[in-house]
Amino acid sequence: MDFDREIREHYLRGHEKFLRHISIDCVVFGFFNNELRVLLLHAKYAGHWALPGGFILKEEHMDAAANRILAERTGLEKIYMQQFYVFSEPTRSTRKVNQQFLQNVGISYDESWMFERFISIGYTALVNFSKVQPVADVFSSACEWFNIHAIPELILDHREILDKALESLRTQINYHPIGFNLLPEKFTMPELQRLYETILDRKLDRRNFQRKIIGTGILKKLKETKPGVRHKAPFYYKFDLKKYQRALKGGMGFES
Amino acid sequence: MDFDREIREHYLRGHEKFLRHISIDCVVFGFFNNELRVLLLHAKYAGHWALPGGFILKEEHMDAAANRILAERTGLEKIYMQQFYVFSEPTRSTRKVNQQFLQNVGISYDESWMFERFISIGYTALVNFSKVQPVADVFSSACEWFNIHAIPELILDHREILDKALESLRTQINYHPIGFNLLPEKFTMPELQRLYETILDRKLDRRNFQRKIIGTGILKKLKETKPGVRHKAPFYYKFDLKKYQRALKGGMGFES
DNA sequence: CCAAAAGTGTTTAAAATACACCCATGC
DNA sequence: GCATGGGTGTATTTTAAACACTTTTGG
Repeated sequence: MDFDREIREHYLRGHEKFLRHISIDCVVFGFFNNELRVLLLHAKYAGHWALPGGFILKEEHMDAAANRILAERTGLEKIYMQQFYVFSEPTRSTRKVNQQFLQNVGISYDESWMFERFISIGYTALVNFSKVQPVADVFSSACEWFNIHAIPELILDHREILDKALESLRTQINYHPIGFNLLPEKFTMPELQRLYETILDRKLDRRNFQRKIIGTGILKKLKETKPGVRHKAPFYYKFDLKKYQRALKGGMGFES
Repeated sequence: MDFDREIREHYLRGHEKFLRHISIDCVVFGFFNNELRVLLLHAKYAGHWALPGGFILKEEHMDAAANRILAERTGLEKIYMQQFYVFSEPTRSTRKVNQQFLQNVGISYDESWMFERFISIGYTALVNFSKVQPVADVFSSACEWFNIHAIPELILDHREILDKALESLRTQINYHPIGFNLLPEKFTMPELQRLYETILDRKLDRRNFQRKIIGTGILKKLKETKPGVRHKAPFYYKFDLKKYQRALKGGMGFES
């Protein structure tokens, strides 16, 4: 098969293109139907889900590598991404994952750079859910969104990476334009509140939340309301990006 | 010379022991005489100061590597260290630094792993100043403390790394036992306040600071006072480590 | 006795919290 | 017409900020 050839090539010659020992794993967050979700790939042969990941080209900036890796999975350019932690357990290894796989492709451990030790740089990515077209890579049979509260078993230490990413998202909420990157251009106040509640993992008071957010001046209220709801129609809002960024410099004051 | 042999060995065979393409740079903070200081090495031949750094052994955890690297520079074991950022500019390179040096040792670019591209993991370290014995390594002619406000020119992107470390220290002050690791076992309230003021880079009100810190319950006041001062003698305090750690979980509420 | 820095409390302003009723829409 | 969730304001508590005089010590 064609992808088998591509995979063999990657295992046998990848180290000519990429930096050895370093991988990138991405935790891609999206928000839809008032649920925070994460994009996962189903790793062939390994039989488990995994975070999308990849490697750094020899002359490429790490941030560029992260963007390139995700552009292929999501169809998006210029994704908002932040490195958040380096995972360096010497025992984290692609070996155990790929035993079956190895046999199929016919590569032995000492033939491939892929079975050397790797440290992995964790990146969080924030995307506009509705603009993403999930695409599996050659190592994967599927690419899907999962609710943050219903994550399946993951390979390697990917669960640990995901948990750390969530923790990082919580501390970033005061200093990074998380709402701007996760929500569509127009959104309602209750949607914004659900997003904050999901990330902070606690209920917020409607009235106090509204007052606080309005008080920061980061929103522009539109005349338009959300149609097709069977209750009072909520207004749409947009972000005032300049004021948002100004406000983030001083922190937004949401403690977890 | 003996160290020349050691250096040649490192350049020519280091990749057999260490992971290629990955280095660690440490920003070591100490506090003394009410000044926040950083430990720097004077790089031979390069003629500039540099952060202490090193590499990861092939089967070593990255945190262990960071600790090993600093143990050799400071004489301390179990140093409190945190990774804070990865620096990955493809143009950051040891090449330009070591031209002169190379000639002296007689190694050409393509002979050594040390001239390949490196990404560097930045670590902050917090140490008890008075317990450190600065020791230069084979690449360095000196190892000294510098006041954070009087940093000399540094090689490569080390100034950027240092600045980012300081920024990171500021955000960590609410969630990490920074005082505990930077101060000696016994310390006075004004010393603690200077530490906070230096890190946050702003003046704090004495009375409000004292009330806030006492209110967290993280301190034990001793009967003993600091001798030999030509004014009213301040009391010594110790940290109540259990309460300190409990308080840090919820954040200490010092905003920068 | 004087300079230098430490100890201590109260008042005021700002921010966070708690809480309840009316309104618009789809079914 | 009713169930669902959205919109809105006020009172209370908590937390942060501003501020000045007295005390101790070494020189």
